Order: sequence, then C-alpha cells, then structure tokens
Amino acid sequence: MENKAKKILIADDEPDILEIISYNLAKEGYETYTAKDGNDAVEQARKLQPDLIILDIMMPYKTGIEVCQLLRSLPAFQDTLIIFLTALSDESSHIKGLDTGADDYVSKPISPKVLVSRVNALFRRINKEDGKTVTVGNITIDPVRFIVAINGSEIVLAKKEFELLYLLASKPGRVFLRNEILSQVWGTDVIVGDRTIDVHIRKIRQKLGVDCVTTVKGVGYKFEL
Amino acid sequence: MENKAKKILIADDEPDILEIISYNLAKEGYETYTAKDGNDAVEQARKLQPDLIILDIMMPYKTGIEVCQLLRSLPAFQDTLIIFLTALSDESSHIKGLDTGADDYVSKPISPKVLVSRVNALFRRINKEDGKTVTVGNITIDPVRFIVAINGSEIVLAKKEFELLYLLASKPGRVFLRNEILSQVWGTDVIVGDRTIDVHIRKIRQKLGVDCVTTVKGVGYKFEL
DNA sequence: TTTTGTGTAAACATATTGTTAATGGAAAAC
DNA sequence: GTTTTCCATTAACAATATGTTTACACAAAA
Repeated sequence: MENKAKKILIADDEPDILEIISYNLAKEGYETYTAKDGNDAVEQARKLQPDLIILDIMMPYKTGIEVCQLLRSLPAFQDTLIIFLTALSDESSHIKGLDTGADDYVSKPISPKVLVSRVNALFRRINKEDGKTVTVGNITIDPVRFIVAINGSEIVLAKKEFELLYLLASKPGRVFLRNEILSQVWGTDVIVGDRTIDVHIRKIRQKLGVDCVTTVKGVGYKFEL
Repeated sequence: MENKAKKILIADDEPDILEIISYNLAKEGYETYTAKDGNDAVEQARKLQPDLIILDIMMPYKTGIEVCQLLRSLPAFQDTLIIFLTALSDESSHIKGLDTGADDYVSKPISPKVLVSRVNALFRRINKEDGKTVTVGNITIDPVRFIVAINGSEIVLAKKEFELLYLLASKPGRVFLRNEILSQVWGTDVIVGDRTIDVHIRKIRQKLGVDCVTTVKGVGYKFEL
C-alpha cells in the first residue's frame, strides 16, 4: 500500500517557512526538497520530477502562478500535484490564478498540522483516483471515468453525488457520520445546510435505483447491499 | 459515544469575540468557558481541564503561543486540543510558534460557522479512536458499522439502544449503575426519567432475542451470556 | 402487607430524515 | 455574447423513526 516515499518540492523565499514545512513533511515520511525562488523552483522540478509541488505565490523572479503555468504546459507535469501558499491579502486578486491548475491552496499563516493534513488528503485522493475502481456486488464505481455501473449499464452521477457515493462505497458497511461526509466531500471550510446531504443521498438512490445506501438515524449513512 | 458535553475554554481579550464564539459553541451543545487574557487562560485551564482550548495569539500578559507552550509542558495537557486564533498581522513573525502543538488554527476575522465546523471536526477525529469492535461469545458489536451480529445475522439497533448495549458489553460481567449508564449514554446534563433506561433495556432484549442483559436489582445492569 | 424496584405496553413528543420545488450560479451549447 | 442546461443548495413541509413519559402490572425484599 504505502510504497516509496513521495517527493515534495517546496518553493518559498522565506527560509523559515521552508524549514518548518520541510521539517514537518519529512516527519511524515515524505522526501522533501526546497527551492528559494521561482526560477529555482522550475529548475528543481524538472530535475526531481516531484509528486507534489508547494508553491508560494509571492516569490522573486517568478511568482508561484507563473511557475505553475509554465510547468503545467509541459507534458511531464500534467499530473503533478500543486498546492499554492497564499497570504490572505493575495486572496481575491489571485483566486482566479488558482485556475491555472492548482490542486489545493493553503493560506498563510501556515499551521504545519493543517498543511500536513492537506498534503495527506491530496495524496489519498490521488491514490484513489489512480485507478482504484470500487466494486461492491454488482455495482462498480470508476473514479477515473466518473461512471457508476450496475450490471454493466452505466449511470451518470453529478460530481457531488459521485464523490459522496464513492466515499461511502470505499468502505462498504462502515457508517460515515454526517460531519465526516461534510468534511470529506465538501471540505472543512465550506458550510452547507442540513438538508444538503439528504438531497444528494436521495438523488443517488433515485439514479441507482438500487437500495444500497442505508440511513443510520442520528448517526449517518453507510453503503451496503 | 456521544456522551457528556465537551468543555471548551476560549481565551481572547476582546469580549465581543468571546461572546460570539461562546454563544455559537454553546448552541452546538458544548460547555463553554472564557478567559480574558493569557494568565487567566492558564489558570482556568488548570481548574477546568477542558477538552479543547481556543487561544487568541495576541493577548495581554501571555500570548496564546506562550500559554500553549506552558500547558503543553504539563502532562495533564498533552492530549488537550488547542486551536489558535490568528489575526492577519500576526503572520510570519509567529509561524514558528505554531509548531508548539496546536491542532488547528483559524484566522480572523472569524466566521462562527467555520469555527464550529472546525471544532466539530477536531472532536470527531478524537472520538474515532474508541471505535473498537466488541465480541462476547457469539455476539459482535461493531460501532464502525453500527450493527450487532449474533451468529452472523445482523440486528439493527437505534442509536441509544446501541450505545447502551455497547457500554455494557464493553466490560462484560461488570455491573453498571443506573447513574453510570445515564452519564455515559445520556450525558451529565440531560435529565430523563427513571423508566427510560428500562425501556431501552427491554428493546435491546427484545431485538437481540438472547438473554444477555442481566438486571441487578437495586444496583444496575450487566452484560453477560 | 407494605415497600421498593423493575417490566411492559401504549401514548406522546421530539428529533431526524425524506421529498419536492424553487433559486441562483456555473458550465455548456448555440 | 446569449441562451440553455445542468448542478448545488436551500426552504418548506411531510413522513418517519426514535426517545421519553405515563400508567400500571408484577416481583422481590423488608
């Protein structure tokens, strides 16, 4: 399962931050490398072919966004994970820039724990999306093609529906608390109303036409045939 | 499981913020306490032994970081959850301090909803630990899947029924006083009538169909085959 | 017998979820 | 650039499961 250590390249012009991030990720078993500015980041990235690149937005020579755009234009970096570090003041002006292909962004000031957990989450997500098709009974859920199949016939789910179903089905039988579902599918910062999960559950049940999502009242939901 | 209310200590020198946070967390069922500066925070923390401490970084007498470091050096606070509140201006100068052992941080200005969801997430992470499957004879109680199985056939219990059974079965043979049961399953602040436990016990007996819950008259109940 | 504690069923209240329709926004099609 | 379609979310209400109390029966101890 846990194969070779993932390589992470961290680019920031503040040595302190580099050190803290590097230290904390190394402690988690990642192989860390650092770059001190935009040009350095590009160079190192080409050399190392890291699995994840953490880019500060504000850096000398090239901003994180420029680095990201440059790398994304290369075939070898299509699938490389990228996280932006943004000062809060950057936010509005640069959120658009996140459309350049970042997989997540973390705002400063940085809590090592938060960053580490985001990184872990990202790798988890990738590991799953990397071909981990879930099959339970006659139901197959393919995260690569974004398709659910029951006895061969394909069913199209919307994004949230799919993510929710995939989460539940990834551990069949296990109950997911509503909170858990929220933070896994919607994220910790997004707040949605109480009925949102229900509505999506209903759509899933409706579309699948098979009774495979069970309610555990007062607790949550589970996937089960 | 969802037992007694968690104690949360909130330390900030702005009364307004204290009130907002306190109000919103109390609404969620937490037991909230407040401290108005660093020294106060330390003192209250030692008195209350809260489950979670929310610390503003900038406070008179002692900063949140200092409070955190001080508490973390005490054995009693090794496992206490700590969240920092950081203003934007704190940023780089205090990032180092965040490695003192915070479990999360939330930046100002604070959205009550975000804070509440972070708090919930944090507690959820902790609660996850006690999800061990209990097996006694041919009865299996699995809190992860939320089912009870007798000889392989699954039995669905309601939440309270399940929690009650899980409590008893977690220490087979041991007698649980009615008081104990109340505080463990219902929590200390919930008041219910005398017959409530009985009714749940009866439902458990009824659903399980096996005589495994024994009455110890004048004392309580125990799980026993 | 009286007292005390428990078992049980039904009634009631509440909490939680299910469902539908409406809204606004984003993406896709034109 | 405009229209159209689809999706995520919310609000409002219905439906249901669950939790609690009530009332009384029953049993064991005092």
